[in-house]
Amino acid sequence: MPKVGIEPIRRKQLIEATLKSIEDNGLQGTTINTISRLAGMSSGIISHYFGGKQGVIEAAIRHMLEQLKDGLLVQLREARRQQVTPAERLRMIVETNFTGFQRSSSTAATWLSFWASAVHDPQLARLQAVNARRLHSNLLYSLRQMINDPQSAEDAAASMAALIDGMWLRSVLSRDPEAAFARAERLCKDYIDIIVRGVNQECV
Amino acid sequence: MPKVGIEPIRRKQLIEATLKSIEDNGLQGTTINTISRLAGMSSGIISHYFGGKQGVIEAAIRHMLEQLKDGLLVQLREARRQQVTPAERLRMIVETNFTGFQRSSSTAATWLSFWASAVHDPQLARLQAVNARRLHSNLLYSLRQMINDPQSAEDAAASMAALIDGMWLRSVLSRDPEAAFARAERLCKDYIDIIVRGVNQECV
Amino acid sequence: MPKVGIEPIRRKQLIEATLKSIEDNGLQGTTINTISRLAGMSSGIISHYFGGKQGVIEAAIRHMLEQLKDGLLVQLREARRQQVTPAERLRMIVETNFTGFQRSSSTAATWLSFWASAVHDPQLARLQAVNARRLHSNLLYSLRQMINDPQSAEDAAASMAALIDGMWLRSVLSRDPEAAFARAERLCKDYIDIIVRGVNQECV
Amino acid sequence: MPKVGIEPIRRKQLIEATLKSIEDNGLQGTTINTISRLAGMSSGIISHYFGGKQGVIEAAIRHMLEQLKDGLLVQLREARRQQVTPAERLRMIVETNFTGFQRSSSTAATWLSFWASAVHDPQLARLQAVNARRLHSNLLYSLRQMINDPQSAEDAAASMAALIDGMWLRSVLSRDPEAAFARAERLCKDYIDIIVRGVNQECV
DNA sequence: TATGAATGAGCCTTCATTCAT
DNA sequence: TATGAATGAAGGCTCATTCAT
Repeated sequence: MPKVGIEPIRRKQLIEATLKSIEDNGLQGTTINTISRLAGMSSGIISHYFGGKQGVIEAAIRHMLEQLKDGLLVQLREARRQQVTPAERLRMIVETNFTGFQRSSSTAATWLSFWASAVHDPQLARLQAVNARRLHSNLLYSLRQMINDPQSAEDAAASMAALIDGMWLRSVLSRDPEAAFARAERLCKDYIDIIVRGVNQECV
Repeated sequence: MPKVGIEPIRRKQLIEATLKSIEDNGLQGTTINTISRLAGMSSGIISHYFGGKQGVIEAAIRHMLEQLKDGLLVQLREARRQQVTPAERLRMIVETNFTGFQRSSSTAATWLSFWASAVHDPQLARLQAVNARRLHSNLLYSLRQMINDPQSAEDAAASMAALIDGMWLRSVLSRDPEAAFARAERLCKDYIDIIVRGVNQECV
Repeated sequence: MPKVGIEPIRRKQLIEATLKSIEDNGLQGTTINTISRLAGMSSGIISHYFGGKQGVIEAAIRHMLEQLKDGLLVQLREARRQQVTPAERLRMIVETNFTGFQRSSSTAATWLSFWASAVHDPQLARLQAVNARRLHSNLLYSLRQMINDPQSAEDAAASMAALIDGMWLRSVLSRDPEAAFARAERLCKDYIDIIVRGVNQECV
Repeated sequence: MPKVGIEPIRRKQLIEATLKSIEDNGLQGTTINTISRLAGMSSGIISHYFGGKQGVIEAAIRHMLEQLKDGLLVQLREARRQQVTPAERLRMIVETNFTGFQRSSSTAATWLSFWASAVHDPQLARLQAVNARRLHSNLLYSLRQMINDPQSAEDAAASMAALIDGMWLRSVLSRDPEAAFARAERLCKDYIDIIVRGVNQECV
């Protein structure tokens, strides 16, 4: 008798095992065996549910991107509900990007591998592009409300997106990621303040 | 009779072939065969000159870091010779980080793989740390001359370093890297202007 | 569903294939391919069951030593059961050392390779030492009952052990091993007779 | 200008380097590089003088056998000159087989490898057979003068040859080869005494 | 639905040999 | 005569995939 609904459970377990394995061994060191062992299942199960190794890895990456996207959605819905200021909304976006999940070393290792692979894997490149654009347009949405000149708003969005990604990158690779992330979040918010101030001041 | 001076030639050829292979196939897809074929040599040559695959790859990464470092040194020496302003010196640093070599897709692919590997390879992690600190301290040197408060200077250096890295990252992964790099350079310089302005204004 | 009990079967098959390969090609000429081909399996199976080439070879050597040891145990148990004389017990030990298995050319080739490798492989050296001591102490046990002087008994054991090994060696390397083994067994027993006579005679 | 007589010098140096390498690394671990490095020459020289790796190794084995043979010849010539007794002559043969050169670990490692290879290499098998027969017939020569019955003399020669080889083998593989060799020599001579006594006694 | 035994392609490495100098 | 740079076949090992159960 087929156990109903067991598929999503297995898929989730395997994706989590994959992220854990990438954290522990890197993408290079991740094999079908490291994954299935972490999941407490047989090696054949991966082909069964994901068609192969490439399958789970892509699913794991998608999962990671989804997490980031969902976190963002929750924050933005909250922002809309509370009718926060554009600046406040920007701060919430920053927070989402430095959330616990994003700081976790399994996510970190996966992100870096993801970027490295995206260069040669069109499938991953597409996912990457979608994700990059999402951050940019979400930032742009608020910045447009703060900055009159459309081009300036665009530039500010691009800068802020780069600042966030760069901060995340340097934090992940630093000796003390936890401290680095905390500082990163603060400095990104400082940047928002600079923009706010730049908008309000008359004397420049 | 020993052919004198052939070793450095071969090493250079092999390093270039390695960078090309990483560009074409990624670090994962780079094998001793892809490298030696690109170099037009036999597979044995790699172990002969670099002790093994790991050897060439590390040498290639070192070469890439060296290029960046040398470019920076040239710029900074020039800056000292011309006695440029601190802001001007910062602009030169930015330019170095968006130089033609850094924009090349072989460098790009190698950088990304490098970051991904650094997480699990202590040897590479060390190289990465050295490089990250170099950018930060070079930025800090100029920023200290522009900003009185030491903590603020530190923060500005961290932000600028992240902005540069983030810009580079997003440019590399963008659909039109060439345009993205040009814009990235401009926006990084704009950030310098913001700092300059922040220093000079009285009304904040 | 896991096939139960297949592991010991495979291990046995692979050990036999290894012995056969050493017989055919020597230890030097024995590769993972010669073994797996003789076993009618794929090359990967060896790493799967023995961790690698070194693994099967050590297992094969252990198997060979075990065979010798087991044969000896059976003989000695029988000797105790029948309460045979010390001299008779010595003859049984000799017979064990020239048993069909020990005469087989696969065992012969393996023994010789084993000795050659033991010089540089501490692991094998240990096995060799254990085995050498076993023969010696088993001989000594009977000789002590026949010879009063402890030192003389020790010497006789050492001589007999050397005689057996030397006979085995020369037989294995001779043109007609079968005939040589038969003669070897006879001459070793003659040596026992000499000892018996030496003990009983009064006229020396 | 060709240096006259340099060939035999080079050959000797390379043979010695080969024996040293077999001592250090075993036959398996001996490569053209280990040999040429020990000889302080280039790797190409081996093919130049010996046609290849197999060539030097066979030459080294031949050298070893020659040494043993020459030692024996010297001893036997001396025996004839001094008109020693048959028993004394046997003792001299024993001594030659436990001479310093035979005890040296380079010789030991080479002998063992030699036996292991002889099983599969007809060329080496021939050399081995010649050498085995030489010891046997030299022993037989003296034993015939001591023992009337031809078959008994044959048997005694076979036993003594086996005893010598077995003693040598067990000594080489023992933990303390030097002590083992000393004892081996003594016990082999004891065996000669047994034969002498057996011949003289009337009561058997 | 799930297992894990078995496969074999592909990788890195070693090393005897060749050959231009 | 002698070198050692270069080759490439062959070896051991890893691991994604398959498939009978």
